[in-house]
Amino acid sequence: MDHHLKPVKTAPVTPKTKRRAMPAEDRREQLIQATIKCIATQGLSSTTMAHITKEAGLSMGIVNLHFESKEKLLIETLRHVTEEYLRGWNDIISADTDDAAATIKTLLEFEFSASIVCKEKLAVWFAFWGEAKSRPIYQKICAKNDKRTEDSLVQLFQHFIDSGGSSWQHLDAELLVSTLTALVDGLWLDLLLTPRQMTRAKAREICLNYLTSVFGNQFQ
Amino acid sequence: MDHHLKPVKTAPVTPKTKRRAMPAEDRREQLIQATIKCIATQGLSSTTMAHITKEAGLSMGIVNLHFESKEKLLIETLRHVTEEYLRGWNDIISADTDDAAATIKTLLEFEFSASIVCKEKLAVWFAFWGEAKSRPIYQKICAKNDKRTEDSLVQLFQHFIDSGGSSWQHLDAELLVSTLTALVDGLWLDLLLTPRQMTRAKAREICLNYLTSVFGNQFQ
Amino acid sequence: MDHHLKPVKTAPVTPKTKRRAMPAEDRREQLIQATIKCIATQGLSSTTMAHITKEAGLSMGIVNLHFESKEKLLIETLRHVTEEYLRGWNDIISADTDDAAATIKTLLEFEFSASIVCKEKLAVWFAFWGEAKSRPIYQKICAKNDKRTEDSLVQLFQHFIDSGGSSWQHLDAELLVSTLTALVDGLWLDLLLTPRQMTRAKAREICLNYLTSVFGNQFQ
Amino acid sequence: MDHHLKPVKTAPVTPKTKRRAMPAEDRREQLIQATIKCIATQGLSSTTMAHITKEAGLSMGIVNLHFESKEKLLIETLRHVTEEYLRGWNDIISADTDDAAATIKTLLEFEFSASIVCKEKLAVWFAFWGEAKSRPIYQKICAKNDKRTEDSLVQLFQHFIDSGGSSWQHLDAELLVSTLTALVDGLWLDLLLTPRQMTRAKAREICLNYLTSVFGNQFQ
DNA sequence: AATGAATGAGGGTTCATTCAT
DNA sequence: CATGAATGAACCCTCATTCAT
Repeated sequence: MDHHLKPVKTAPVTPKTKRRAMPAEDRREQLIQATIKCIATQGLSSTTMAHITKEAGLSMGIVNLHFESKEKLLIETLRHVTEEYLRGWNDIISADTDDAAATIKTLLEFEFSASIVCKEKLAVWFAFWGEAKSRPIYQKICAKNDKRTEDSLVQLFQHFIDSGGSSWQHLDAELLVSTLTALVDGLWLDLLLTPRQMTRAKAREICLNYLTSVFGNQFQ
Repeated sequence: MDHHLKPVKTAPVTPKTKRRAMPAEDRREQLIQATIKCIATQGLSSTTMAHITKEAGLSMGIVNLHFESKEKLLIETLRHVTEEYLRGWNDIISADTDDAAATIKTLLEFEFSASIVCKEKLAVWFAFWGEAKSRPIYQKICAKNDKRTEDSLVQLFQHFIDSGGSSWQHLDAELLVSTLTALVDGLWLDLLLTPRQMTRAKAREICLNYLTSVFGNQFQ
Repeated sequence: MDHHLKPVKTAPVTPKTKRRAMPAEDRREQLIQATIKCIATQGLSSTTMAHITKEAGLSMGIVNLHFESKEKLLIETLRHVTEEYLRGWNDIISADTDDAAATIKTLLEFEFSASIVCKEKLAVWFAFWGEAKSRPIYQKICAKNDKRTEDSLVQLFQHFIDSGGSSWQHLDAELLVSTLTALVDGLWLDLLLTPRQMTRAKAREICLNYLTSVFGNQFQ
Repeated sequence: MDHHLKPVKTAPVTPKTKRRAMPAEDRREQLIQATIKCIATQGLSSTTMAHITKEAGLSMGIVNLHFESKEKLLIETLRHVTEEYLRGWNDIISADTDDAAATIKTLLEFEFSASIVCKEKLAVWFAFWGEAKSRPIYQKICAKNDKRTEDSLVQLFQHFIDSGGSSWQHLDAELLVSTLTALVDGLWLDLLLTPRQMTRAKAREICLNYLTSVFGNQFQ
């Protein structure tokens, strides 16, 4: 169940060489990418095995061969997107720096970067969120994700508050993080539902503006 | 209009249950409520006609009698929830008062009131949002709703800013509203996905806290 | 293309019977034959997908796999019977001979041959004729057929008339053909409706008798 | 089960007077007329109870009240058309005359009269013939009809032959009648399927032309 | 490992029939 | 008698899954 990032195959590829490092893993990746594309294009409920395999340029039976069932493929797709997000996040958090403000800004850049909030990924997020209420497994995958990012973000803000002297000591890091997290989620929703009115740049600006209203010009 | 070839039905029908005619509008309402419950319980994609009609205690054919198709029932259900929300909102906005701050506070109360963010309604919102990307009709119903509320909220905030003298004149009402709207949406998502960690009271507090960080203690 | 909301199918499928892949064209032929049999046995309006596939010894989904819809299968069935008829007719017409009388006699043999007016084919013809009035596509398929056969038959009779010297010059080939064609159709109807009283041999005799009343003993 | 001809009601009629001679019989007639219209307009297989009752301007339940079932209504409709035809036929046959030729001509007039071969009646005939093979009851009603007319027609022709002296004694009245009957049926089919090319006048001409080829100018 | 024709349970929809009004 | 809202069996069609090739 290793999900390290690999060169993505989107076109039908038919390698003829016998010794392939991880052909099975490549197929899985290929199918997950096709699934993401289908969900983004036609919605979760209209995404069929036939669509997915056609998009991947493969045969119908391949999914059950590599994922056992459609349900498992969907779960792996959600997990894939989730872990990709988490990995990017962790790369930023774990970067060795003492400048909390800079890290926070970098995180915001990341949250609204093209690779994360591209319409395909967004569509996947919301498709699964829409079903999460009635599918505990989806909820679990998303929640675990949230929990981890939120915890590290609280630490980060606490560092920042502590570094600011007495002026911010009255601030509640957890409250701030809850607010910022909700704000980001809400902006993602806007990016998905009304892409004409909400852009990634504007979303970032709104977040920075919020931080400014709390911390002053530290984030400009 | 339909010219598909249909077999002659000769089988006798012997319903065993009692039937009682009801005003069409009542039946529609009854079916919409059953639909909401089903979506909340099992998710949009698992909601079948059989489930809905069983939930309503009626027979399978009734939906097509009153809504023509499942798709139309779903649309009407979304519209129902949307309009119920909009009606509550308008009642508050159009209440005759000069106290913009009070109106804003009332709106926040409303946004997180039990009747609006009960888990059933939330599930419906997000279920449809998850499909909105690939179903223009859903997007349209939701977008129309957003546009109207946002416009009146901007006016409201502008009034409030203007009433506050020079201290807030630098504030951008539209930016504020975009932020607050996104915040509310994000908090709704939290209420749906992690009801254990996010409560309606906490959500309201987060919003007020945000307003406080912008306007100071005007909303406490 | 289809955007109806569909529930996720999670139920496992465990087919109990053996399956054997066949060339698509063979399957189509097999299904068309089953359709003909069903129409003959139970009538067009009682012919269901379940009946057809059971008759063919196949599963329900196979029709939509090979014909897209029931309607298309029915159309192809009509076309099949029609073209089979037309092919036989053309074989006779295009056979290299100058003896128009012999060709006409051969055509009559053909019109009432067992392979054409077997009760199954007749049932198919009349089943579709009965629906033709309200289904332009059926009418079109039948009409095209009629037009072609009628034209070549007129030519044939004209040759025959011309070859007979002055005695038949007053005859109207088109009128003759209209008469003969209607006669054949009417006899087919008798063969279908009252097979006890009308036989293929008798039908042929009636036609020859008609030709005799026009041309004298040329056809005996 | 009296089927005497009555003033036909085609528009929704709501009599307010209490004492009606045969209101039930009127309703039956009204429904049968609506059924004929529906079959002619949309074909037998697309004719639903809802269509019929709407066409009649009555309520859905009325058919089962007066005919017990749809099937019975269809049978009565076929019987109605059949008996109307038979009645017209008998009126001609039983008219007191010794001029067989004149009677035969009158019968041909009748066979292609507007009231008999109007497209609505034709559609009904062929609709039922198309189903006759698999519905013995339809076949029975049609066959009974045929039998009766055929017998009296044979007698008629026999009279005519006998009246002609020795020149026609070699003619077989039964064969003639079989031919003429089939011819008429075939022409009806043409009138139904290709009304553009076949007219009532032309059909009559074809029949007369046939009789001429047998009997010479006796029918001109 | 890969294919895709075949399967069949389950979906939405239709419509003859019923029965409370 | 008459109505038409309600019923539910049976229809056609979809699509996740299987397995002979």
